[in-house]
Amino acid sequence: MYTSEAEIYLGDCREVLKTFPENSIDLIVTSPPYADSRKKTYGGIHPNKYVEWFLPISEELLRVLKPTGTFILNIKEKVVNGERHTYVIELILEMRKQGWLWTEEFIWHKKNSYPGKWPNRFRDAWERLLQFNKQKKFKMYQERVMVPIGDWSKTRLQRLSETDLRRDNSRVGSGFGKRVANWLNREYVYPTNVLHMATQCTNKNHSAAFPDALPEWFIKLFTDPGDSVLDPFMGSGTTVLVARRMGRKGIGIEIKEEYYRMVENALNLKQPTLFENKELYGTNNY
Amino acid sequence: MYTSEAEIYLGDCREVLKTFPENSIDLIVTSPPYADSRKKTYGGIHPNKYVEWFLPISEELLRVLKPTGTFILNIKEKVVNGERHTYVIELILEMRKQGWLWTEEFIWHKKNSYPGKWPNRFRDAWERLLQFNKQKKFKMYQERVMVPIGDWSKTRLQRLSETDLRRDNSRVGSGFGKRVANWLNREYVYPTNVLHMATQCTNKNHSAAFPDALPEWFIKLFTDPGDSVLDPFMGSGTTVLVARRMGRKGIGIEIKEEYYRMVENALNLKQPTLFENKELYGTNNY
DNA sequence: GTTCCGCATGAATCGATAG
DNA sequence: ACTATCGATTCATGCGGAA
Repeated sequence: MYTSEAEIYLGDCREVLKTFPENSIDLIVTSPPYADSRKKTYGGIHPNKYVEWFLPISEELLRVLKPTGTFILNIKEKVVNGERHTYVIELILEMRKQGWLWTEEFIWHKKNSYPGKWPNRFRDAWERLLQFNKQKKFKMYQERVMVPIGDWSKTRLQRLSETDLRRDNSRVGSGFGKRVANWLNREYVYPTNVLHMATQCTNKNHSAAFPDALPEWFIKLFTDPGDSVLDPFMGSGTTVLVARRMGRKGIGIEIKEEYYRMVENALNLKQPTLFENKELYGTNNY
Repeated sequence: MYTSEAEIYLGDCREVLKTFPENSIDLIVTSPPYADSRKKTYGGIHPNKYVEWFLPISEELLRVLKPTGTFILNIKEKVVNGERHTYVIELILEMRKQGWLWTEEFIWHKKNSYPGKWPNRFRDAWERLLQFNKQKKFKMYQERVMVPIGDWSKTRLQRLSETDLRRDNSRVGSGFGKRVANWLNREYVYPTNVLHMATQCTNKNHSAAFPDALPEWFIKLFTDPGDSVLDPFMGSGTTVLVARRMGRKGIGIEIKEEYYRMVENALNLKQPTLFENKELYGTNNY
């Protein structure tokens, strides 16, 4: 058993991060303020200034992350003047110049997206979960996030024809063909890079509704118990609280005292016990 | 009733497009060859050369598209050296310099992506459907793609609560006004920008598995019967065939004779009759 | 303990009007 | 012409209390 800890800092992450030792964090999961939102907190970064504002932060994050660590950045571009703004894709290009590898882009499908109607677009029901790494080799425990077989297997896998079974790998290049028998009797399959999760609205007092399941999924996937999980834009503290509950060391930075106090309070209220940890994260559920 | 037509061209779209009049196409839906694939056809465009290769084509597409028209580009970046390559996001930036507006990015969630396993990534279950326009105002018929309302409405709307009837316009700033009573007799709602569609792999003899439902959805949404729908990388002809079936004029360009002949054959085999058109695209189904 | 059911709420965008 | 404010529009989910 590992001790569950949490460390939270009140201040601007641009300053606080500088006090952290290099190569000390295993996973960063964060959802920075989006352009032009949370105006009172971060001074309302204009979309045109967003990249410039974020780069010094990602530079520090690159420094504090372990070589085998992972950085998950939750972000989505605003509509400006009838167009999707380009600050997110520009940021990807600039972060690569800093040395980040853009390993993958997960999609967070928000099942309960915001309502609304406009003459020229539909409701926005997805956000980017950009995965960055320092090296091509990083820690990843895929089997921990396997999902029970769903409709997909019932329809396709169980009705495979002879030709499907004989089909060689080259057709799809996925290793499907020859090893298909391995899949048939499995209860669990690996997930895809599309995550279906609803936003969580209640008991958070924070505009950015990050569901617990989101950091939980990445913490399971990319860290071991005892590892360090950082959220430089802590907000209501979802990432930090989930990390501690899972027996990791949650580290959070928040600039707004109101949120900081809220998380401080939540951490004291819900002191995890060894019993609780064992119950929640025993066998088969890291 | 409109006559259903189709025009297909054998040749390199870089050349064929130049013979088209400007401002003549209502909708472009295409899935260009991905980087490094279909080597023999377009010479196997290297990811690093992809943008350079595509820009002259998008330039021509901009010319032939009507001001009120829409361009849907289905594309996804390859993994190169353990990283997602940046040619797609670079292409977006460059196309904006040409004058394109990057109006929206739809997500095509491929529900039945094949299983497979790699040491450091999961199965790729989504692709980008980039929407580009020439103007902020373009043709769009949202009501034609409405979907059945969720089950929640059945119970919810039977008896409206006090607040449902009362909450008209709520607080300024963070609040959101609504009027559930408006939905009393509503059976259909507007969709989101996430499209859930299974891939179509069989009976196409073509590597890009584009389901009929995909062009169908955009053709319904962005065109009227009789309008022109172009696919400069026709392949197995999905877009062209669907367009003709829906009473639009399908226009396709294909460089590879094998595919060209295949589509030519398919067009002759399935000559649509007025009866067939009426059956499939009569009331409530444009 | 389980299921059912009521209900508040969430990273929004456009167009018109006003300064 | 360019920016700021305001009204209008719109779903689906997880929670908590009740049965």
